[in-house]
Amino acid sequence: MENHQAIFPCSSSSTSSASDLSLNMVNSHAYTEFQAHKPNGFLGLMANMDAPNLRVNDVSQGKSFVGTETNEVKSSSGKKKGDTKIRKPRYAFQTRSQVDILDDGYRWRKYGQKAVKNNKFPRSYYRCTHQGCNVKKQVQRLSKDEGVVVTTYDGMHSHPIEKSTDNFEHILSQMQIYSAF
DNA sequence: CGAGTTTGACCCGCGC
DNA sequence: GCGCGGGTCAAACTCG
Repeated sequence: MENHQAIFPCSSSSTSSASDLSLNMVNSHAYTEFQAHKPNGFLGLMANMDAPNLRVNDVSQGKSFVGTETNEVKSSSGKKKGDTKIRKPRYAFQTRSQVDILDDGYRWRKYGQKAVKNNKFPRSYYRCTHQGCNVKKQVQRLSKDEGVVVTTYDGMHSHPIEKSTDNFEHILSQMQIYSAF
């Protein structure tokens, strides 16, 4: 195992309590790095994001667009069409980790898995099981560096973390220590 | 038995 | 219009 630590280069504020954390990010044994503009690699994922510079603070402010999800397209077979397309906010970050599943304190249910092009690893699709919470995430391992897991969050949680987060809070305190650098 | 996973089918958008 | 790739559904299955 390599790094049992999480490093957030740009987190200066927005470290409050665990249940108030709007981004779910930490894994117990993960080295997390936010990549705003990599010269190569998974730019495709990052291209989904509005902000050219992805930072922790951006994410924490992301709560403001939770309301845009009212236009969630969903029907039993096929999507609604015609209505204004509203793209939900998506945030992706890399995590160096042995495990794909980052235990961020929320409960996720897997609803799909697809093989992706140019990647020998499949992409997994998860949905938050909280009632009324439509947050989704995609987890994908980089084929060029299989130690790196890319997690893409789709939407923001509007409810507190569901699990008991003893371990999580411990990690969070670690984060705060590291973010002091 | 309930909650979560697996997996093939289906749908849709987009490029050619 | 067609094919491809990405995203989602849902029935069957597994596990605690």
